[in-house]
Amino acid sequence: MSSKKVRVRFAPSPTGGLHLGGVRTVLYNYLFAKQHKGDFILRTEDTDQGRYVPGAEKYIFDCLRWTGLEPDESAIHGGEYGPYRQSERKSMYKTYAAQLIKDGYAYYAFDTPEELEKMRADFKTESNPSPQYDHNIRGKMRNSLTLSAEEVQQLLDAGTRHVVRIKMPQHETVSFTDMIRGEVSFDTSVVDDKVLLKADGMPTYHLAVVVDDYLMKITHAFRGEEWLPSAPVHVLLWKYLFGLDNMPEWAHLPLILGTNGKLSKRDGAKYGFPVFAMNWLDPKTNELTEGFKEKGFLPEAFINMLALLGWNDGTAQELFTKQELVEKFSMDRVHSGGAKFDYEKAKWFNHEWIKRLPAAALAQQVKPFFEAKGINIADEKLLSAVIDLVKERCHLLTDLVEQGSFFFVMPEKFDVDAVKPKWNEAKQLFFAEVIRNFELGTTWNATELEHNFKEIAAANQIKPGEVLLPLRIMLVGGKFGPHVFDIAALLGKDETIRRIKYFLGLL
RNA sequence: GGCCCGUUGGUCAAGGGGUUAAGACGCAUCCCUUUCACGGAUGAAUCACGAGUUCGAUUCUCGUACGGGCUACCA
Repeated sequence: MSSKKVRVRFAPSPTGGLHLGGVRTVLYNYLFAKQHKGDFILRTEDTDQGRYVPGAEKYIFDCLRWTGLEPDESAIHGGEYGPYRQSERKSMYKTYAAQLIKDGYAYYAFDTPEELEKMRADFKTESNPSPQYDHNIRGKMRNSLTLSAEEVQQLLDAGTRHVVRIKMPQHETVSFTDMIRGEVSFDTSVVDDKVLLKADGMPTYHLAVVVDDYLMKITHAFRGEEWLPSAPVHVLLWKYLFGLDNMPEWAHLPLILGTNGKLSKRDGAKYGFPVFAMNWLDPKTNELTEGFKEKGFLPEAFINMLALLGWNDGTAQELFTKQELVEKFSMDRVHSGGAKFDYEKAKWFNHEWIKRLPAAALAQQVKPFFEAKGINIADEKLLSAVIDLVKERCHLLTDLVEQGSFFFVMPEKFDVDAVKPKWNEAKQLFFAEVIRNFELGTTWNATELEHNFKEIAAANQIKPGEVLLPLRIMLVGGKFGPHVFDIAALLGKDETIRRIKYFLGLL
């Protein structure tokens, strides 16, 4: 390891919503960078023009802003190593591809998609269901290895569509040390001749990742485990182009799993939990996929939960602030096995964070949820008081709305059926007296209210238990909520009396 | 099929030659609470299998099984 400044990157392709696993990769990058006083770069991998989705890049930045994992350098943050979109770096890759060809490490291939399809069909056997363009096959295809130099030149001059492929050596062992898995090795004979430069002149991921990591002086490269099989291609490219000494250290992160395999959007839809960080509206299909943010998660809880999905600090601690994570995170405590996502546990993290965050901070985040329900919050102090009263029973920010909306508006409906069967004249009289007493009351606090209420009950020979639930339903509409006299206290004299009267009229 | 990675309760996981194999989520029961929760207590539940090394393997080695990933001019 050198003493070079730590530089890491997250390199998403702007094709859709930002997945849980993606955010975790961002998080590990970010934590590692900040811990080492390094830079966190966001590079947009938009080399596939067919899959480009307008708005997706902005959406990714929005997600990072929400989670608080802002890049130091990116297409919108700027930086010395730009441009940060691969589409804007197109010309750079060609040079390196040419160098590889010149050195005999790569070659031109003129095979059309149809010819490739035919090759796969022709060579497909039961023991080899997916034939690869490799050392066995390349001699039978139309490329600069099988064609004469003149023919190749003619095709090139004629502007024939072609790609550049890496020429994988035979019988070499490529190995590298993964920060999480230790030494990993591959036999190059079983790796295919991956396309490096596509017919449209754009690089594939394989070329781009190596060239850009080099040019952007990346020191540590983290990505999902699904990239492990193509790692030998990248290692070889490093060796051919820039030297293994300059290669970043790799860490292939374990996958986040759903019920069967990699966690997918489908898992979320099936079991009713989000998979994306924020709501994603696909501009092509107009399909909306719900995000953690809109579901009612706090960013603090979201990243805390994600950090622990595959990593722990070796103690029993589970709740970490971002700052604590920056201090304590370490790659060698990251698991190598995949982790199944548990939505219940995710909600628990959010619950804990709702409890520990001050009401004022929660108020800011929960306001939009109230507004979405048509409840405008004029009095923020009241909102904070409400939050303090109900937050311990809330797992999601939306629970805060359910638990707290009756402080701002009349309940939409009252559970009359819970009261009616046991209702009688005595209770009617009792509440009439309660109203008179409350109207006269000078001090309006929970203790006083409870005291008076119970005195009146005793005087009327009614057990408090028989009238407590009715009172609750009068105030909140149903059988839920904090202590009923705390509610009355916060609701205020006029509103409390108004609701009792209103409910009495319903019976 | 081939290659690669992985495997401690239902889930997240600590531990890494000798332990009663932590803890958390979830679940169950009880306590608290004249609602619902919170909180507290208790409980059920785990080292995939087979060899080897060893006085002794959950821990080390090798196999097997199982799971997952990759196998595009997608990332």
